[in-house]
Amino acid sequence: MAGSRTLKAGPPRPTPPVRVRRKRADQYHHGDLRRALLDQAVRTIQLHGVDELTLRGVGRDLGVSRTALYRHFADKAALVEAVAAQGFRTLRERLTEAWTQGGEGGGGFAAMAAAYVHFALEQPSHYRVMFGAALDAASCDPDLTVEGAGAFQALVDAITWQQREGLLRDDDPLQLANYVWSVVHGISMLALDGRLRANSDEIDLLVSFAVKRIRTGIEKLDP
Amino acid sequence: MAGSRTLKAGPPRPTPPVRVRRKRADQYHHGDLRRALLDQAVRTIQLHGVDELTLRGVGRDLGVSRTALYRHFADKAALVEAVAAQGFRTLRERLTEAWTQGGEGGGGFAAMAAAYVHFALEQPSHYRVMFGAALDAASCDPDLTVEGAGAFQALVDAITWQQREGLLRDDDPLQLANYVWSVVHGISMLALDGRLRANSDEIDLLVSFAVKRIRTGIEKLDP
DNA sequence: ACCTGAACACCGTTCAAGT
DNA sequence: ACCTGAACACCGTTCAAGT
Repeated sequence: MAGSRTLKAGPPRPTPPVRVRRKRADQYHHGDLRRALLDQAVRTIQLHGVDELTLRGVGRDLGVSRTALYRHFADKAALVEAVAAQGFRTLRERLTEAWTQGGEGGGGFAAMAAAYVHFALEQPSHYRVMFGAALDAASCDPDLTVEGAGAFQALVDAITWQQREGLLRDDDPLQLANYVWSVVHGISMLALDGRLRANSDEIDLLVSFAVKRIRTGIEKLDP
Repeated sequence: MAGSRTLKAGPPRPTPPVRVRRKRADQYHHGDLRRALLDQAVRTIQLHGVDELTLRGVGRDLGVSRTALYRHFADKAALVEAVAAQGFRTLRERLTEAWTQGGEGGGGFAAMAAAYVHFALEQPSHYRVMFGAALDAASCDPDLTVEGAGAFQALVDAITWQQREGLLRDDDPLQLANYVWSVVHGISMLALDGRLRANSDEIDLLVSFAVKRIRTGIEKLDP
């Protein structure tokens, strides 16, 4: 319930900031306000969803004026894009961790898929923002583009590694990566939307089923 | 650019209604206002995206008061859910058409996948609404639930048909359907978000590549 | 540079009142 | 039953003014 996009939600609640700073009226924020605004936006989104994110609310939570934000972000869209970029950075970390800890290869690849879906399910609102913030591909924040490409690259790297080892078909690695990404993204989004009619254990089962089907579909046959 | 979710868009333009009905001030709408509101909402969403859909705008386009809508829909969320339900109805038609015209079997299955992605790409804003309207799975419009399940059923039917013919593995058809749905939904969403860095021809190539990989992954091996 | 409050043009929603 | 305008409590954004 919390954590999903809502068209209309309950009464607005203040999201407690990490550092409570009740500044007196004659003081400035003086600190990394940009960082503080971004962190608070992430926190609000994770707790209450994007639709409850208001510039006024973020300002209020930080004890700062309604319009202070415009010194650091062009507008609300820019703030949300920064949140999305942050999400892709975290996602890439999770994926590379899974790849190495899963043992680089078939096991690592399966671990990556599971880590991807878990990331989406653990922070549904944040994940939604990552894939809905783009107005259109062209006009979006370059930082967001870079971080999005970075997360995708973790997947491409794992695929080319396996191709070099002769584990996967010699198709275009980008096409293979797009295919695999589509599967995990599709599972994540359908699960978030509650369209898989499945609890978290059943989703795990679907993920491991999907990993097996993917592998059968793209593994290299003996030469 | 038009047709994608936007956080902030250009100046609001009126969406021309199909039947221009300039009623005089002393008249009622008297007709299927619910239907007219729904159609106008679909039109506005397809032309300008969800974020430009306002109750006031829909009323204005239809020459009706700002609040007339509340006689037919509980609130804005209910209107959007009705739009989503409408979308699933259309999607199911497209899928079953593709299945029969594609020749029921491997060809029909491939045609369904292509039809699915084309539907999403042709009406991106409408497709987005279909998969973002749900507050949470429980509290959503029963009509939306029914229509969503109906579209999914078209896929399940195609799978069980192929299983009966011995073309597909004897796995749980629901799990197979969830897997296949995840792939086409994933491709559609990534393409809509401009994250596949591909034009429409390249997306077609990805779809046919994906169909081959899916088939290799789930086809029945000779006994 | 950085921050402020007042003001502007929007929203969705409620409600007493009209036919 | 169906529709109406006025009113309420919100928004994002702009801007002249403060330090």
